[in-house]
Amino acid sequence: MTTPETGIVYRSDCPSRPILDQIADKWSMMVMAVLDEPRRFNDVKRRLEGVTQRVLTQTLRRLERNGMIVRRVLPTSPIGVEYSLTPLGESLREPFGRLYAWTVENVDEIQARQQDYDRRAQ
Amino acid sequence: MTTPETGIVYRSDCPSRPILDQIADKWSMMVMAVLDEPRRFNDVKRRLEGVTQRVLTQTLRRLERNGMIVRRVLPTSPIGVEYSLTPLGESLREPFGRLYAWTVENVDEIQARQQDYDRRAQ
DNA sequence: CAGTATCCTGGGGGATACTG
DNA sequence: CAGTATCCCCCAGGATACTG
Repeated sequence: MTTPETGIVYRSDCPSRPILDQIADKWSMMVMAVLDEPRRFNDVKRRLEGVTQRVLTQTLRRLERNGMIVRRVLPTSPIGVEYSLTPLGESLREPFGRLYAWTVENVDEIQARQQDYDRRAQ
Repeated sequence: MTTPETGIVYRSDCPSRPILDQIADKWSMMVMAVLDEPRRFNDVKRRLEGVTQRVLTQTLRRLERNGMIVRRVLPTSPIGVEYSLTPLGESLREPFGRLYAWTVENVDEIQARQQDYDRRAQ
């Protein structure tokens, strides 16, 4: 991304593009929100109603790969795994929180606009 | 979404879920960022290097449906179309800006973490 | 200029079953 | 408990061609 005198241009090779793609998705945001403290796999799963094991695992792996969370195997029997935010992940919670708060605040108006639009287009 | 005494739980019927799905995607964020002032279709397209007409049109329609932008047909020849943010869309730029700024600030560290992870997993 | 109209492909994500 | 392993389906999104 650059800002030439002609205005903002988003270049296709800007590394923020794939990052945004990996980070700004529904499940990642919810996982991050849920990890306000270290939690175990099934604990996270229970808090994200409707997520499947497979999708949750993928999401956790991706977040781990991007340095947002740490996976720690607990020496228990049966095995336990605990996920927690890294400082990097912690620093993302603030912008995520803003976006989520905005969504909650404006959900009603958005749904109203959607209905207007759909009514016009029939 | 609720916050019971046991902690945060994201219910599957929370209306913010589909909203986030529609709003927090790569192209929507870039379109919103580019619309710092009213711009015409091809102007937006030129600033989003790599986007196809089809995808841009879809993104613009969705943003319009959600009340984020307004589409205005200009009485020119040949026809011109101008897109601009609504107050609602304007209010979303701040949280988006935060998220984008975070991405830019942390892109290097994220890529480093990715390489670490990939090296470990080979 | 600002779009539709087709066609096509990858992969996100749900369902289900199995396991160290 | 915390995962893999399959199977499958849908559709976001790219490529390309055409148009009022």
